[in-house]
Amino acid sequence: MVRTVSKRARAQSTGSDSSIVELNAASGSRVASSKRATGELFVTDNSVALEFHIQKTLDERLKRFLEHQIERHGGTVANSTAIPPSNGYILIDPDTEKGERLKTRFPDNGKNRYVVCWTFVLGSIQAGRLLTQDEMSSAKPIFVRNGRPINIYLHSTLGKARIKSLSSRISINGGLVKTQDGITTKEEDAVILVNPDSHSKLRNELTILYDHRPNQYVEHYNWVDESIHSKKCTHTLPLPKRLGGRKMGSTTAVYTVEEDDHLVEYIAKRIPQKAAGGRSGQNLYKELVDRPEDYPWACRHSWSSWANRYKRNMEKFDKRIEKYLERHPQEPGAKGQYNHVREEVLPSRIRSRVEGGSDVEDDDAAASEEAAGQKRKRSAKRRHASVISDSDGQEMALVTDPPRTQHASSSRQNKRQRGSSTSPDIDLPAPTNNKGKQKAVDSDTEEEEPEGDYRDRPRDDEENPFQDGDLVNNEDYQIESAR
DNA sequence: TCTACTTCCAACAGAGCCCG
DNA sequence: CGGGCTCTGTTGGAAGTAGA
Repeated sequence: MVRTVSKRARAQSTGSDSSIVELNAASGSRVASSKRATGELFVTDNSVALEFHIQKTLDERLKRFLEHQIERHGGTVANSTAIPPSNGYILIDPDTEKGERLKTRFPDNGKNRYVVCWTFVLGSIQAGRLLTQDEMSSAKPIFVRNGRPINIYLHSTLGKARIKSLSSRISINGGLVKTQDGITTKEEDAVILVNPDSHSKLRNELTILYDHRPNQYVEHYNWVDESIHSKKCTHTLPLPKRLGGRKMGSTTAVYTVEEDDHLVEYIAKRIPQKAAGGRSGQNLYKELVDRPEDYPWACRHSWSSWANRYKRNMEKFDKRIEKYLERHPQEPGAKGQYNHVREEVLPSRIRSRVEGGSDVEDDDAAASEEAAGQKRKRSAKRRHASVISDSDGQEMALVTDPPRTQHASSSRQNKRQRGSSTSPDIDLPAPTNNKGKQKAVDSDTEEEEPEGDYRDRPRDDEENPFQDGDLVNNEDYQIESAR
């Protein structure tokens, strides 16, 4: 037979009341269905108030809160300075010496006095019935901060079933269950439990929202069981993100005139058309530093440094690149150029070709293609790729000016291998072989006036923490605040 | 002390790709 | 075909260093 605290308590106040015994020995479902009205919870069936004695050394605010809850639910609280009553509940904090002493000095007598963790009050209120001794056996004030209950908000994303099961575990371990979404006050100690499994971004969003409140945390609902299992309430702080900026102690590598000249040459050859995009991108510069054999002069700076060098001095570099290109014209799409291009500057001839139009310069058709929707462009590009792959050589020749994409790069190479005679507009200067390192400073760049800022240097390199939407109504809140 | 420069990081948008 | 994911380019910010 499962002996319950409530059964014994009622027995001591009502004598041999068989109906009480039956009620409390009932199965879980029967107990659940016997929820009592707010004012009747801590009252015997004979309308006699159950008596509580609260451990004197508990936090004053916690004591006031417990007193209020007990009285609100029909119980009475004995003078905490007096000796615990011979009948009733002694509420202790089992984690304190005083609690242990109370338990030893005034043990359960098996008849009319019961020593329980103070969370019994919260758990019973949450359950709507007096919890059994078994249910309270593992109860500990876990969800407590500075001796006071933590408000635990159960986000609606958890679902009703999970909210119900979490509520009981939270309350018998000292937490105050709340079911409003994110209505915390600035001062309260709070934890917001969410279900990120079904709302992947929610936790991050809420974490950011509560980031500036050091006493409020957003946690996965598993946090409840983890805390109960570890018997302590701790929070997982996000890993600190690394700050930007140069590493402490690292030296500055100042850019030289020669390095700027190399950069002008490199960009001019890789991306002669600025409109094609990519000069400010990362990959252009990653490729630069990843090829020390081709660009040994680039190894003194990181790719991001090169990118930033161009970015911060874009206007100046673009002018110098233009001048370089006047002396060293670059054929668009030539080998060695950057393999990415903005859609807007894709050669029109390609579009007309892949859309099934004439295979030669049909600017009107190309113009109409400009108006075509983005999806058509995408599928056109895919078909273009397939044309190339399926080609027997004839098709390849029809593609006169492929886009500088990774798909097209292979076609360019094939085209050159086959010779230029197959295409009417391939009659162009022989493609510049950009591969390999060129002289560091050529005549073009030498005639430029070094910019003034270049440095030609040698290279050496509490408002109310106990307010509770479920347990305490607004009136209670006012009472608590007024105290 | 101010400013320029170097280095690194993050966010965002657009485009391509993959898969149901 | 559409949604989701990934890649790329772009932009801006921050910290540290060094020279004026």
